[in-house]
Amino acid sequence: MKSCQCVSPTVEKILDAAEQLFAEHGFSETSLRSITNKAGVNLAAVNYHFGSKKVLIQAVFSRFLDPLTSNLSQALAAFQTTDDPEIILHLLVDQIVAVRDAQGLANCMKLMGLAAGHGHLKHYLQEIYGGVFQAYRQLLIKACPDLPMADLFWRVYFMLGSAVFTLSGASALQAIAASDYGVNDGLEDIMRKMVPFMAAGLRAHT
Amino acid sequence: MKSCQCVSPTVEKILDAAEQLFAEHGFSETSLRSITNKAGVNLAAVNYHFGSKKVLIQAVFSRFLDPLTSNLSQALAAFQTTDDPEIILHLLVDQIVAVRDAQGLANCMKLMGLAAGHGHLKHYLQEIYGGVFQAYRQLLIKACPDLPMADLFWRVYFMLGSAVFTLSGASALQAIAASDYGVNDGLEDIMRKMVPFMAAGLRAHT
DNA sequence: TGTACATCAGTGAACGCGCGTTCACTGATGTAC
DNA sequence: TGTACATCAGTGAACGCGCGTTCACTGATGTAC
Repeated sequence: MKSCQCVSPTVEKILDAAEQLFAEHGFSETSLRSITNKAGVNLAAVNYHFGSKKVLIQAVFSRFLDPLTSNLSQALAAFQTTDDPEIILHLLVDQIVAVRDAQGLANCMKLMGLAAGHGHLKHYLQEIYGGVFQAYRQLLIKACPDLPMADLFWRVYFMLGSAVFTLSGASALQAIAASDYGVNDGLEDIMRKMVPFMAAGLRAHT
Repeated sequence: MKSCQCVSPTVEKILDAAEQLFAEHGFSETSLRSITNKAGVNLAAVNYHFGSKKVLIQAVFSRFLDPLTSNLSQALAAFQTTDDPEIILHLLVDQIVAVRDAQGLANCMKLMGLAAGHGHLKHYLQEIYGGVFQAYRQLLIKACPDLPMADLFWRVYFMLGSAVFTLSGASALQAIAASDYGVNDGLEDIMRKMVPFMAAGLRAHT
């Protein structure tokens, strides 16, 4: 994690510790005491800088999703329409792997999985980042002109589910894959393997 | 929920309330007080009948997964090998929709989604019900003789992710589907729509 | 048949603990005159 | 240049609260003799 100068080192240490501990144990199961302890800062610093635990959680997501969605929407603006879903999916993979190093990405994928099962947080993220997601979906719609909209709707969530579930549980699955099949796939490898799977699912008969 | 006579009505009331509240708010966010309040029983009854909150959570899963896995393994034993993944997937859907009524199923699917992000619980369920899951996967392996094992491994999790994510968030997604596309799919409809998507993904080029 | 005892589901009240949050305070840095 | 004041990051200790769990107890039912 590179410092960005515009925030205090304390804030950054808190975000680093929170990201890792939230990814490891979940939000409710991670106390502010464990976060400030790991970060080496005072307990009260969280409420001083963020105001509450809830806002800290949102800040952890913003640090990951702000640059990702910003880069993605730039890439979308420059994108030519295509009828090949694989190209569209690879575009997203490229943006995701570019935004963080491997370990940070693993944590953030875990957090996305947690957010999916968390009503308030899901709603908050949808409110802020929903527009980019919507624009991305437009690309998929154009690439699948023959698929009824309602079917595309469900299939987008089938794809999202594959991604969120597999990537958020990746560390456990990677260990099994390595011991049972001798393959040593990184997060990016797994994402690349998803692309033909998802694209074929999108093109399937209804 | 039909009574089964072999457990006290108090136990059943606790399980009913716990299942619904856990599905709605998660495990940590649901207190024993809210459960016993909803169930109309004494707070201490949970620890009297189950010993701890942790065991109560496991009991909620057992009530759903014991009959499901029992029926499923019977069905698997009587099953003829096929090379069509869709038939295998429909078999599982049939077993799932048969084991509970619609509302109970929605709660249980939500719980499966919660369990996926919960290390200890996932490990516990894997230990007890992993065998049936393994046997089911053998069917898929036989239906895809040309797919390398490592690819099949990942694709099984892609499919599992589609299912867990979509079904556990179904109530929110159904509302969107109804308002945006005028479709009114039940849980079973969604599962049936998953089948061609997943089967096509399984058959995709690597 | 009657009595004494054991078992068991369920209860009410309390316990101790860890939690998020608050608050008065410190010490360093910047600013006005 | 010197002094008084304001601002701000950070701190240490405490607060009140809700939590899972415990325990002594009750009342009903079953069993032995």
